[in-house]
Amino acid sequence: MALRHAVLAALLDGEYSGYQLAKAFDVGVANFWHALPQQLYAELAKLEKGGLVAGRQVVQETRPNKRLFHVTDAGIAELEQFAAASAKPGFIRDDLVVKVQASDRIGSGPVIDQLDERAAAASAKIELFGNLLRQLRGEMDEDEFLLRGERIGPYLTCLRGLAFEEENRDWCLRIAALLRRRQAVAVESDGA
Amino acid sequence: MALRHAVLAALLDGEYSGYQLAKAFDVGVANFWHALPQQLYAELAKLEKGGLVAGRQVVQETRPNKRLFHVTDAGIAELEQFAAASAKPGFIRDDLVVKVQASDRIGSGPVIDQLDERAAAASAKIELFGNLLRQLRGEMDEDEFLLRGERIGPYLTCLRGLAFEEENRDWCLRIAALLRRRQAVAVESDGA
DNA sequence: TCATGATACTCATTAAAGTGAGTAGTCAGA
DNA sequence: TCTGACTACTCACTTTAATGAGTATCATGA
Repeated sequence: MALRHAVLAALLDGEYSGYQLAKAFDVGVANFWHALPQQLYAELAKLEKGGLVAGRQVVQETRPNKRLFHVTDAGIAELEQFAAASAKPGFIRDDLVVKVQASDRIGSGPVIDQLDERAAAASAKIELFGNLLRQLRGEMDEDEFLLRGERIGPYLTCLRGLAFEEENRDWCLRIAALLRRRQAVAVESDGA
Repeated sequence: MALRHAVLAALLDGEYSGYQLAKAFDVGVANFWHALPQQLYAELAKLEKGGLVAGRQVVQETRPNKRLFHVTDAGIAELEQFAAASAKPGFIRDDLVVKVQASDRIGSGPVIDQLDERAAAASAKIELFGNLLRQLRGEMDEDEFLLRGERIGPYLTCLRGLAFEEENRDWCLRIAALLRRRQAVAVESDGA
């Protein structure tokens, strides 16, 4: 029961339609989880059935009607319970890391390419998170906002996402450079 | 098809029985994935059926017999193909982050406790990874090992794991301290 | 001697995540 | 006017991951 709580936590920010939620989860701006629209619609339906969220129909003239959801008291209670239960440690689970693990027994060329790509993607996300953080804290400086701001949850998870992506970028760049140097060294030794 | 490749990559280090593999995956020393024994046995069976790994029976006197597995040429080819295919970006997917996202709408007490616990767990893992790295590079210094070592895959993924856990620890400590300060501030305002 | 824990697995099942395809109206630009 | 993109969803399905409960032998220590 994981996506379930991620959806509840995301909905704490206000009212969202499935579609809006889907966009946030898709980009991963909801930097603490990722899911496709279909999964979110399914999860919202389950949550509504369980009374943890409630939706209201919004009739739109020019666009299809939509349903906006918010968390109910029962939903809050569920989150409290979830927060109190002990969490198992999270881990990385990234294809790219698996590829690096294998990189010295298979051709490292494709792995290097992907490390470059990933570094670029991480950089893009770093910028995105930077903007989002600035937007969330508004006029305040960070310390002030963190201490007195009223809704800091998304800010804190965004900080985590930012640090993760920075780490990601640095590691990718370092490993890519290293694998290239090793290719060069291997060629030298071959030639010698 | 994820665990599949993680198992293949882990087996590149030598021969392992399902049980040995399970221990590595369990502690997460195979820092790039996590799985329970049953999953690994199931995966090994599938891989063997597909000819990607091969096992040989080892008869033991004092313990139950075991089967040691190694990656076949077909397995290497599979990994090559996997490495060449583009990887989707990995993300965090951690319950604790979800809890932090919700932490200012629910009681922050339990979340703070878990941040402390997690920070301690991260510290333990940092030490573990540090030892493992020292062991992997042996007498060499890091630069030398990375450039000329023959099997650096596990070292590289371990570096990633180390950085991840350091980040993890720092974030947990920072957020825990912050949430405590906010509790104090809230009490002050209440009293005023 | 009796419980605990390590080695070494298996079987059955559920829960969770992810994929593919499709509907239907609106709007902006070529 | 036709194409493609955006809003807003739904249905059906497959694949992966995770859980729970066993089996059996041997070694260690209280």
